[in-house]
Amino acid sequence: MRRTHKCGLLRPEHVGQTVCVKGWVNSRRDHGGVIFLDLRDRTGLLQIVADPERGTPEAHAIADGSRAEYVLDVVGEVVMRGEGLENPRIPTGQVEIIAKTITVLCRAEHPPFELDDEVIGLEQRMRYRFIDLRRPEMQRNLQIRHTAAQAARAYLSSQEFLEIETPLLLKATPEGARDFLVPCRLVPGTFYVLPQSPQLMKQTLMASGCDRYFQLARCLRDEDLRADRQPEHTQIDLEMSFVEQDEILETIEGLMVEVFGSAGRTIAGPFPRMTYAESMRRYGSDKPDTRFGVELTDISDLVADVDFQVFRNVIAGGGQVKGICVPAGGNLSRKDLDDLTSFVRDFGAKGLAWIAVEEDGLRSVILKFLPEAIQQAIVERMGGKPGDVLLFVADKPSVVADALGRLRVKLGHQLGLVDKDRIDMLWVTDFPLFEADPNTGGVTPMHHPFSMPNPECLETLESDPLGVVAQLYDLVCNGAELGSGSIRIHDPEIQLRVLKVIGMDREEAEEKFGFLLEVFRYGAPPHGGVGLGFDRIVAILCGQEAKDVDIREVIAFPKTSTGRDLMLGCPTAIDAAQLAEVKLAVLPEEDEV
RNA sequence: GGAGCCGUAGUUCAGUCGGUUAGAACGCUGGCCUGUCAAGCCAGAGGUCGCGGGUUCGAGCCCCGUCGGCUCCGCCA
Repeated sequence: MRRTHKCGLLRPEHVGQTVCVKGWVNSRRDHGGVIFLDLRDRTGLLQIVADPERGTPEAHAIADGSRAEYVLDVVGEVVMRGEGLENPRIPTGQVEIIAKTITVLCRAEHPPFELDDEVIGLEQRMRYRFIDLRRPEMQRNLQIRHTAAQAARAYLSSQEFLEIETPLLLKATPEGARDFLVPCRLVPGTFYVLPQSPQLMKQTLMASGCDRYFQLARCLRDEDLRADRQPEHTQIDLEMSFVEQDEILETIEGLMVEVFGSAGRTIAGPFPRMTYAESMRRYGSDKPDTRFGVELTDISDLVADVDFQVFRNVIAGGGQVKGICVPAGGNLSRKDLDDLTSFVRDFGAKGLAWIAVEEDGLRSVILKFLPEAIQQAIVERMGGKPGDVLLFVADKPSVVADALGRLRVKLGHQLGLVDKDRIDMLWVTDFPLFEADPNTGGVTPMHHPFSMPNPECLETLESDPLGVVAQLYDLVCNGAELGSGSIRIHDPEIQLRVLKVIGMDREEAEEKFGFLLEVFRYGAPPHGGVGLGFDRIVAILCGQEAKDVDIREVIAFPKTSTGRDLMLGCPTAIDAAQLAEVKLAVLPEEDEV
């Protein structure tokens, strides 16, 4: 019989109907005379009653032999449950099915874990992902992902974007992440690479007159994994022609309002904007969590001449001293402070100085190096109140920012300063185009080499590359980067100059990016866009804390931290014949070099 | 490339100072039970302590290696 209803949708209004439902046995409760089955499908649970008297002996016999995760076809009558027998915990709890016929559609081995367990090992879940995905939480996550994707498509379509697919087999270009390689059988010894992002293809589409493009694009990078990083992830990738930065940001704000709204999370544009320089100064990060204060305070000028060698020498050497005021940080134990010190060492800080503000004065081992007036000035500038602890890092600016920025976030969560219900969207703008490359001594693009420098920086592009600010912006949410974009270069001469600055002469640029330069030479519109991390967005929509996003929870079939798929059991070796077809040989594992 | 945590029953875990027969909960199997809904009661089965080596009279426990999972740094334009 054809399915007439989904399990989770039956209600008192269906009472009296004979229905056919199909699904998995979620649980079975055998009372000897009567057996209750909870039947589960995507919509939820429904109680099936197998009663040899009210139903049929045959149905009761099948129910008796059924086990967890058997797939059943149940035909029966919808009835109201008796007085006091309702189950308010499930939406179908007012009704039940008196089974007339039960058919086993598929038997099932005992599942390796119970679906309603609170704690299931990640390894088990990945190994048996097909069972893990049956759990309501995972079904919900996939539903939220789908709805968010639909919202994005609907909004962008309404804004006259075209969804266009771009190739998965691409040309290798330098820079960026390590590529996944795909051998080309037809031209042995040559390779395609899988896209790290559709960046160059979407810029090409702008030159092709598509005006507005978007794609839910899979992006592949052969780099080490993290909880928030998989070898393949999905971006809402979009690009717009004949626009300036403001129009792009407004469009993305509209998109995010719709996408977050699709999951019932109300946000409103316009989002606040902050320059990169301000963000680094106040938060020590280019992705600040603005849900709480504890901003960084510079006290370099106050301690430049004090007897404390650590501070004085750092400042004399061109460094700085900054601190954060930790509210009620006085509760931090000695061990806590040791842990925090060890924490900041991971990010290059040599130590962590502290001053406790107490009712009857200050307490710190460094007070003896600081004149009283300086002590007071520091406390005053940092807004220290009794009970607070002031924490300081002295180092070069990049280390100070990184160490204190991360410390701030850690403490913000540890001390419960973060309002987890808030969604703070923020634009960070005016990123530098380049950053120093300690490996080569030269410079390297902060994002990618296709972003347009601010007009006033064009003159100093070659003379002061590190000072060049670009029309580059990140979308930040609760301290997590959701996306990154820019106005692109569409002038081949400017593109060549930027490539030159990162060490690529004209010949090399033509070889590596010749097609892009050619695209520009035949007439490209001013354009720009963004790539938004769809997995991260969905994770936040599913209620994850931005700091601890685990995108494996919103990806149907994720990889482990070493890039393995435990369900498929890949990657695997490839047999010789298959390798021979693409003229490849695997080198033996050696302990060389 | 580096650092750390973990690996014991089907699952989640406990396992004292290195000491006799490795435990619990849930699940599973069988029995009882006509209103449960994480059903209940009774009984039972279930272990290469990831793998390999070493130390020791004796190793789940200590050491070395290895495999796997997780986290972080580097990396990820």
